[in-house]
Amino acid sequence: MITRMSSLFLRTLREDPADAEVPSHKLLVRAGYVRRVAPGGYSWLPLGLRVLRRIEDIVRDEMNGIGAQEIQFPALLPREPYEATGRWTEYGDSLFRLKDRKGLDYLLGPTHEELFALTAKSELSSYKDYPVILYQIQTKYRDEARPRAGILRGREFLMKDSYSFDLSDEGLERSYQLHRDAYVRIFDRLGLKYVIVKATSGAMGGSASEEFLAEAPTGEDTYVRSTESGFAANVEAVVTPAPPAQSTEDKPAAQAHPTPDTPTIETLVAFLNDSSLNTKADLGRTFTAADTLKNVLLKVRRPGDEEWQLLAVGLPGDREVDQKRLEASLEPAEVAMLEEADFAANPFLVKGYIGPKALQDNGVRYLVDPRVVTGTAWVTGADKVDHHVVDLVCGRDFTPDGTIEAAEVREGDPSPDGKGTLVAARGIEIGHVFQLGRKYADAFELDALDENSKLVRITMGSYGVGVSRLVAVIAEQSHDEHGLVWPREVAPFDVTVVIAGKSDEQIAAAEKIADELDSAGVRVLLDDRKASPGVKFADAELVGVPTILVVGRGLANGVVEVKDRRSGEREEIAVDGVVGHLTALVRG
RNA sequence: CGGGGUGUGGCGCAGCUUGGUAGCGCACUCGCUUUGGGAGCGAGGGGCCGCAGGUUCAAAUCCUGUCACCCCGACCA
Repeated sequence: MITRMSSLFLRTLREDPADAEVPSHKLLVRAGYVRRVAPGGYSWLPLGLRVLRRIEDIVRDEMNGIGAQEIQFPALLPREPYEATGRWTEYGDSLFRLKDRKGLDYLLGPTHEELFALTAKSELSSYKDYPVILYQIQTKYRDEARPRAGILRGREFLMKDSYSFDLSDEGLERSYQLHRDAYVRIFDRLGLKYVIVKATSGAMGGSASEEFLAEAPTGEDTYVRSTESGFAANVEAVVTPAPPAQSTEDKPAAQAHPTPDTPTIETLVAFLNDSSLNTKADLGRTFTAADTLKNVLLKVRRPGDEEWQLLAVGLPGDREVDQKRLEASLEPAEVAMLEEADFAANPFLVKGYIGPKALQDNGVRYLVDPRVVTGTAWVTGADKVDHHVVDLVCGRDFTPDGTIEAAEVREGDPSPDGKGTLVAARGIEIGHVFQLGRKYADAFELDALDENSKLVRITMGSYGVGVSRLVAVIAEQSHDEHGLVWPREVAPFDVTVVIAGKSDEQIAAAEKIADELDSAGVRVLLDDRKASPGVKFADAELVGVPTILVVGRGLANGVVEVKDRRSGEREEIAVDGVVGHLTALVRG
């Protein structure tokens, strides 16, 4: 079927929509691929749906390729399975909940771990049934606090989610690797620039976890990568390389000094370096914030506990606490900063002058940044107003209870793999693979009988691809000032045929070429509208089909023009040979 | 949830300060001309100015309330 512009359900817009900020959002709306119908909800118009379906097909192809089997659950789900795993409450406000006419609770699925686990339980019972991988391509619902950027972050979106079921940890490892490899093939076929970063496994539990992030300056996720190696990681997952331990023998003795009005690192450093003020002891050295040890007081609460516990985190004074890293390190416990009331209840905590001594004397758990190793000397609080200790040596004068990844990661920090330094970059999450382990299998008692007739608890993996998001991500990575530029693998059509004139000969020639291309299996969009050539050229470029064939004034000389959308290069081709030329081009 | 902003034909906007019954561009319809880079001229169709109160002879405009949406952040993956 030749698609004709004259009857295609398409209206392009000359101006950007007022609510769009990012390029993909502007272009997908302008080029008539999608239309907004609600906050975070978009309808797919014919062009957009074609691209979406092509991406789906690629995902499906690669999933089937690793032996995964497609099924489909309802999006509308009963409460009970989610109650069993605790996610009915844990998922919080992001869960779309609703009631039926009888008042029973339902939800719109945000992910389907529960249903997959239950289905495996009801259908499979022998070790001979395993391993198995199931997947679906389903509309997901999440009541995002703030949907944004068009279809990049909606409240309704299309996701491929698959789940592996294995009898052993080794099996899970294999299933994980299969998915990881399949994802690499999917994203390569889509022509994306992306990185695979180590991720924290988050609230879902489990161990190994990696995210696929498409590189995009408009991305919401910040990650770091090494300037010299392939290392890339989510900021939350960066492990700080610890410097080698030093001798504690050759360090000067710790000394307390009066340091009036120095409750902050900034005031402290200024005071230490201002010899005119340092009446008691001119230390004859210059200090930086990195020489100070800042002790941040927090309270943590383990799930199920009523009581909060004090926790002190010691880190170099030139670094701030990164809330996300801190929380990821303490997961699943809750964390909060200390309030005035907490300080009042613990008088040994002298705000602005807290040191390791008081913490450890009073049994406060004390974790330090990995840079605080044995033999390093610090300026830190002396647990007395207006006093600090200089040359307090780790391993000699205090011994932390352990280390914690809580300090901010900065550009220029050494890469954890020892090669190069870190730089920050932005990305959009397009895929996530992780080993769930037995959390869901435990919740539903998902077991199989092994060769010895013994019950084995199944272990699961969960793997997601944001299918609808990929449409926007590709647009985000592949466009120019004229419009979209689709990679051939996902383009809504192979060729746009533009009739750049109105003569009967031109029309007839274009129709004939379109017809022959169609017969050859090339997907043709024929611009047969009675619009001016300028309008047609502009729309052809906006819509972004990879090859544009112009039938126009050259026809008198027996040639037509083939233009490559991405490079802008044009070449004249004899009319007789153009079908063969394009067919070869399209088949690559 | 905190901060900022906006609601006026399908889309993008002006008008609001200083009340007088709605306008511009794009798109759409018709006619004539035009046809290789978003054509020209002419004639049209389409808007209870987010909603509800209030002030006034008169409200898109002033006052009060309310709702919605967008952007930044927090949250979420």
